[in-house]
Amino acid sequence: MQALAQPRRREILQLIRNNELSAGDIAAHFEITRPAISQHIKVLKDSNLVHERRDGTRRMYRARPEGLSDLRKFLEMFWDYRLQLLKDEVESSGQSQNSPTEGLTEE
Amino acid sequence: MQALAQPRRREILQLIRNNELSAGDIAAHFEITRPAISQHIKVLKDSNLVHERRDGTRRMYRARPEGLSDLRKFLEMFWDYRLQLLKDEVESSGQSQNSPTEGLTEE
DNA sequence: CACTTACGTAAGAATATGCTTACATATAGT
DNA sequence: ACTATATGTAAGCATATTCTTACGTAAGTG
Repeated sequence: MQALAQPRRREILQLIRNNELSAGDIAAHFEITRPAISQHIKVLKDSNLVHERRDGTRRMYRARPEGLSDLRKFLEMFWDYRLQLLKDEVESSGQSQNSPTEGLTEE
Repeated sequence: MQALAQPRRREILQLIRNNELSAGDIAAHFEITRPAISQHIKVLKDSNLVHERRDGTRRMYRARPEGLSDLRKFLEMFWDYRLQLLKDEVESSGQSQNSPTEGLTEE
């Protein structure tokens, strides 16, 4: 969660969401220096949010969606944002009015 | 997102997830001083994560689940973890993920 | 073995964050 | 109006974070 707090790291994740990019390619998209990017990648790697593959002298990175499961669980546990609705419907096929209308109807 | 980066703020959110508590009640659950709590609440309020209701000299706070929609959108946009979500949570029966949850389905 | 390329790591500076104490404000009761 | 209660705000300190420059390391090329 702390890893995603920094906007720069979210941008990096966007970049390697679908494409697998080298560290240099990633750095080329930003104004900051390559070492700074390396440090951000390290944080993301330690949080299991990116996967590293070595290819010669290069290191290829790609986002790891599974790494977001903690974030997902946080949302599920503390605010059952519409998920509870789905769960109730499938499992009990009935009561799905936990508190869905009290705060979730916006936008 | 930045607001949720701080563990203390997540704890506060847990506390007022279901109960509506006054600022003092919230502060009583932690070791840190009341002003520190006030500052955390301010951050949460600015991020639309809590709702404030004034009651005499007290201010009652409660979590605002819909304030997490940005976080949800982040997850949906950058990794459509919805498939994984459905897989994990609804793996047993036939997926009826079409009608009831407008946010969890294809858009 | 040099030498280059691609990258990470170390050390430190600049800034942001989280906390404290002291003070301000707002409402209720006497 | 005065006092008490509940709470936010200001100023400042201590620590954490993010960046920079300088250096180290590992793999490919002549």
